[in-house]
Amino acid sequence: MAQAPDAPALDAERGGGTTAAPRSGERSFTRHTAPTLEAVAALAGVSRATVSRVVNGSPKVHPDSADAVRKAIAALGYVPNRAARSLVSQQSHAIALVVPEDTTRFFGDVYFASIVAGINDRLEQSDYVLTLMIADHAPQGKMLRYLAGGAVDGVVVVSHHTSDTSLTQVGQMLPVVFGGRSGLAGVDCWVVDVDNVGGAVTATQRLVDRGCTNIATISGSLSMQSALDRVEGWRSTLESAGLTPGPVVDGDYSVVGGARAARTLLDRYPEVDGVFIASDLMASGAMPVLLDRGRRIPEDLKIVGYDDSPAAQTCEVPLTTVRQPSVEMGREMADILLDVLAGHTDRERTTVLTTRLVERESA
Amino acid sequence: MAQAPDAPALDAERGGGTTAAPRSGERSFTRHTAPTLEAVAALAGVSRATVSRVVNGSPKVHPDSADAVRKAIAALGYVPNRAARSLVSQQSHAIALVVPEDTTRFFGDVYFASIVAGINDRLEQSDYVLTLMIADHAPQGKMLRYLAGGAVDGVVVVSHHTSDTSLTQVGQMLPVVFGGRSGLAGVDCWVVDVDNVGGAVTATQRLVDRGCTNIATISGSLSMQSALDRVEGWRSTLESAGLTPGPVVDGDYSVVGGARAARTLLDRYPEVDGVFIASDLMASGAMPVLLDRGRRIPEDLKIVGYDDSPAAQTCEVPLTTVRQPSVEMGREMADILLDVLAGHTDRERTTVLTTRLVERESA
DNA sequence: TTGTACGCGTTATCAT
DNA sequence: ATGATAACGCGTACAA
Repeated sequence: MAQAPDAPALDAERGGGTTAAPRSGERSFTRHTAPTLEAVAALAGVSRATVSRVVNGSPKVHPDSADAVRKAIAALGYVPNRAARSLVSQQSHAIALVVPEDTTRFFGDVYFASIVAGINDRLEQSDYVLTLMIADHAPQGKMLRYLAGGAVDGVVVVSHHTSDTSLTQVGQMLPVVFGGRSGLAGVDCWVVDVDNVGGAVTATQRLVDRGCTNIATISGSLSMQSALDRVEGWRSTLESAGLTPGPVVDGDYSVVGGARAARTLLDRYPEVDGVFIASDLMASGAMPVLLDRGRRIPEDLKIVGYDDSPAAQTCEVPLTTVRQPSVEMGREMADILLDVLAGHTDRERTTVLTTRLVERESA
Repeated sequence: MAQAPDAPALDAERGGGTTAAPRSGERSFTRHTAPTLEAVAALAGVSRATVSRVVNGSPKVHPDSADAVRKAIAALGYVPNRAARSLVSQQSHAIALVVPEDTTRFFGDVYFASIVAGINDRLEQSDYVLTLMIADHAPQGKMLRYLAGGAVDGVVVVSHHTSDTSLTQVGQMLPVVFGGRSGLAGVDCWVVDVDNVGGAVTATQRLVDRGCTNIATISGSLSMQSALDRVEGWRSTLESAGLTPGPVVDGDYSVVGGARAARTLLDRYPEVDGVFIASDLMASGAMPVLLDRGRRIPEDLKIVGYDDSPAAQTCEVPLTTVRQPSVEMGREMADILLDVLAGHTDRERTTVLTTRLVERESA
């Protein structure tokens, strides 16, 4: 079933004569000239059924007919109509990436970018396509209707806040793979997550090992499970080290949030000598503030970030940080979804990816 | 092209009966339970046609029937089937974003991110959805078939290299809006571009005004029209200033390319005292090298970047740069495409957005 | 205002 | 191996 190596000639100039002509010199993009199975069948001198068979690689067709059909397909530049196929097969061969997040946030964070890259990477080896749905509000109206309308066969959700309940509706009609722990109880879905707790433990332990004793954390938005998990890892590490946890300041997973949090932190806890900042983005916002207030890094204050994003390297002081396998995560999510769509619903419901400490100068 | 491992889901394993039962306790996601127009009609006690009318907001329906229908829709949770609707209307209400670019490059560059954000922003106010197609190779095989299969009503292409000719085929069957001058002759399409020449002029003039006399440029990949235009703007400015243009070094629009270009530049043209670097990303790669080799910025060497990306602010020396209205560009492209799809094919074929100099410390 | 009937392009089930 | 033919779910002239 090898596909013809060269791209099909997709000429649209087929004098149909049957229908309306382009108006007033302007080109018309109506696709009513696209060749159909019927046309191919006619040209090849066979029935639609036979054409359909060779298109779908059925083994039971005479080589001669198959050949004639292939010729006709090439000559006409025939391409199966997606809608028609989808209508009867009940499959769209498309999956949606749902991002319940502010647009600028989504595009400003390489964490998301990497995930999409991973998803895209896996999808490229399939014949599925990706539909992007970004909305800071919970799925509703247009988006929900879209997902429910059979336009996609499955959904990948990344970074949804734990409070989004509308996603549970989606989970009931389509297979859903969450990136990051869902935090939603009773939702039938798959989850791929990085070991946030473990990552935070690694980061915090680094601070402890370096001799810090007054350790605080700048956390992500506490409405996200990942933020909660990282705080948890931070706290548990300190406790088992016999240290009293410093304050937890919400930095909202953003640059400005990080800067703000740094100010708050310094005011509330001037004796701080170590900070676990739950994202490099926040760290890049916090560091200037810290430096500005006279803290030398790492001499006076040690910092460990999270993500190993480009920002970690362009900081004034290169950031020691926790590397997440984001691309791998995206790839894994897509892989699971594709597998489920292929009928292998017995895939492990939860996949946890591990993190790794990247040692630089800030701690 | 490599055959997809799980390509055509020729899944003949569709359970024997009409309603394949979920196997071994696993949930089944088959959508055969989704209510149809028929069901709604039955419940509302009207015909399918009437239901269709209220769904599509036809004015000619009796309030009573309309009400009954709406109730039925709500009760059943009816959502129009996308494929069926698309099949008859010949419209998919989806547009594709085609990015003939390396995945990591696409996601690592905020320029692209901003464009997507803009597109998304405009689309949110319509009922169109966005399909993402990223592939470092020219559209072919899967992608071309997808576009030709009626799955989308229009296409937005960003950053295609000028040599991609396969895109012309797309332009023949679907309305296409290019981001960045296409450079393709004879292609019937719309183009939204930033004034690259003008932006480069602004940047270079800044260097001239600051007293630089040995001005070089680190350009983007010369297979891209934008890179060519920026070189052009740089050169013309120098000429009208009576200066002899320094070398043009290709930095490939990437961080490492910028670093490499900086080394080459210093070797070939040590007297350089001003550089127009055609993207902040390249500048962020070049600056460490420049600093490393003992050049003080801006004392010894002045730099002007391009994009005003986050990297411009996190550089060792904050970058004076040229701001592109990227988000606006995406929004405009989407707006044009939507307009064309609505039948207004008389939209201006070329839209040029202007740039603005952001003054910081590097020049 | 409402309903009937046909067609959109494919796939799948029958016969042949 | 091949060809009619019936769905698939919806929009819409046309008729009532």
